[in-house]
Amino acid sequence: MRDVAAKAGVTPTVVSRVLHNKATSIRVSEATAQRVRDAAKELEYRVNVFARNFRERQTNTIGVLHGVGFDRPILGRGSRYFGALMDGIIEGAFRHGYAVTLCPRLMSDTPEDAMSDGRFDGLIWYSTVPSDENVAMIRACSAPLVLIHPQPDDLVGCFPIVSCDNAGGVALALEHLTGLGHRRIAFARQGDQEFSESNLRRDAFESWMRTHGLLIDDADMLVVDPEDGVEAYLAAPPRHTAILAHNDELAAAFVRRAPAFGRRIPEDLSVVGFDSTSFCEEVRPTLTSVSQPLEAIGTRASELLVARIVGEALPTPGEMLSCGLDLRETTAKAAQTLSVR
Amino acid sequence: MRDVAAKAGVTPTVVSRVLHNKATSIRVSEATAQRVRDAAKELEYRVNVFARNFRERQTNTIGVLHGVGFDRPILGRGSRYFGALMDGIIEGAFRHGYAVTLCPRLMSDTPEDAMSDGRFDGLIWYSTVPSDENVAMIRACSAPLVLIHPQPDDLVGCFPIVSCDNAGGVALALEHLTGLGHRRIAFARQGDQEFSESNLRRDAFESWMRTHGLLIDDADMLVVDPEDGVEAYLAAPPRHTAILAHNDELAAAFVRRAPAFGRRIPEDLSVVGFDSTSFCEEVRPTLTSVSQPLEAIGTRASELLVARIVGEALPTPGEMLSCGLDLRETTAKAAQTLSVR
DNA sequence: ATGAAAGCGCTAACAA
DNA sequence: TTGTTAGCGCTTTCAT
Repeated sequence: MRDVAAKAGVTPTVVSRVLHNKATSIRVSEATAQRVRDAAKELEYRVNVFARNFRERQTNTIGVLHGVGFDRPILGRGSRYFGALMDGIIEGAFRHGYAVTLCPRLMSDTPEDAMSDGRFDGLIWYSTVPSDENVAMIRACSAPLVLIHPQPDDLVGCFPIVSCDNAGGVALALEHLTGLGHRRIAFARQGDQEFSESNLRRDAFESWMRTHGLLIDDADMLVVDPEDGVEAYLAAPPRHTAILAHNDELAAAFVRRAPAFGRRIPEDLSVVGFDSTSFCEEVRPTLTSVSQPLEAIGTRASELLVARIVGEALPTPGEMLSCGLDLRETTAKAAQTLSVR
Repeated sequence: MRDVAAKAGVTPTVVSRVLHNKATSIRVSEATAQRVRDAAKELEYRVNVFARNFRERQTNTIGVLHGVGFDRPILGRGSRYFGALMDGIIEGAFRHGYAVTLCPRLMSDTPEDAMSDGRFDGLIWYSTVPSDENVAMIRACSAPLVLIHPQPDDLVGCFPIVSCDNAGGVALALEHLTGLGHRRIAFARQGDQEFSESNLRRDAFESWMRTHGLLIDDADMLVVDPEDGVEAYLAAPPRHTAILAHNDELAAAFVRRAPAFGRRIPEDLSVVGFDSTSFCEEVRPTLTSVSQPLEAIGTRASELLVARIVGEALPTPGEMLSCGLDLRETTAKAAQTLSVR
């Protein structure tokens, strides 16, 4: 820039005004402006956006964090969960001219640094299982922050939170199954988390079943790992005609292993997953699943974040987007032998 | 930082040395250092990474560009092509402590700016179809740059290029098909590009078929759009027993539409796709396809880029990674009626 | 062992 | 209309 100024016989200030000032009045004579433009062109001058951002104390970039203690989310394999979310985040960010950055580990040496290191105008925190450590980090974050996924109660109201309506999704699945005549329905989840979306789904399941007078005992709440646990369940005498799993992977484990235990899907056992990632299409039979509006969630998160960044001191609403139910091939009418107890 | 210095009764220089200097000798007395650390802790001081990067003239960030004139690649729907590539890029970048940024449009007002705006230590250019405009931009780029996908000849040798061995992939597919007895094989592609990976595949197809004495006439080189074009081909009398498509989407179009025209897949017509994205699993029957090592390509691109960034003035090798062939359900023995002509 | 000074490239407030 | 000055937060000579 200095070179351009020298060549045009002006000061850097003028160059800045001519080349970058978007104000209506440039306050530079046309002749001078032209000289500057010519010089810039000749020297192939390019503004250093990084320096500009530094000076303006804004980076036009939002960071996507996924919490510590988890592997980096995978885009091209397995569930498309994170891919869909990212698409939404990117869509919303690009719409407002923000770039999106994915960070290694959590970037700098300590997570706290990462969240307030000046590289981002704002952050989207994506984590399904907020550990104490993560919650502490979230609390300590000084930059604008939007959370995706339901979060522990003590975070609600402090930050905008975007999530799907898990209870509504569970209800959709159960209405579908009971409509097919199922009465003996299990809920399957993996491991026990202190807090997570699984828990919300489990609670919603219990509550819905109870409300509808479908007897529940503890044995209906399965906690199984996708390998041995699922096989052990299938090896035992049938106790349910339908299973709602807390996510697609676990549902798929049932679908894939059932035939080996003489249980036909869906004739003997209906299975419903949760998330309806396109992974459901890769399972045979294809997996009926509760769908989350993942892209919409991502987009909304970006938009709320941008709103914060540009200073709208909005309230911090928890936004809940509705779920749907994608009917595929793993549900059918209940087998009569088990449907009445 | 100034505040910390004041509180500890030293200058910012000392603070910087105590908190951030990784040199073996800090050259600060332990007593002073401790005072600084205490002050920093009390004030909850966090280094501003952005400022540091500015000063050091390096951003620890690489940008991913996808060229102008195309829509932003999608991660969560359709083919997983870009998702897999991104996974590889991220993997390679994170391994060396670099963040990865996705940019809106091509970021700044003009593409040229984008590529030299100081925000990135280096760039990965991902584009399947380099238009003249894109080639010009690539040439003008002043930052370290690595290209993914085969590129026009005049770019070879100027930049590191990572791609798959398209000719090898075509050979794998054709060996498989001829091994099944197919002799009348078509190559299907979409539209005509001045330059693109499709062309390499087409050329490889022609050359392989000719070398192996399998008569070729122009009618074997289909140029069809995935809707009307495919239907028109299927509506006409059968001319081939197998089709190799330039990508999975087009292959899927044949598979999906064939039944409506009385052509069973694979009994009447074998179909092979290209890329073997997990999308192949969503087609019925599942799609046999040539696989690219997408993640490996992405990772390698990141690594070459990092090598450039840290200043290894390496030669600019074109790296070609081998393809594989994922056998699924869309290929079978050739129907006799057509196999001999 | 510590401090003073300079400067990365840019922009904005103010002065002329 | 143009120039001067100052400073974003940090690190790095170089001097003390």
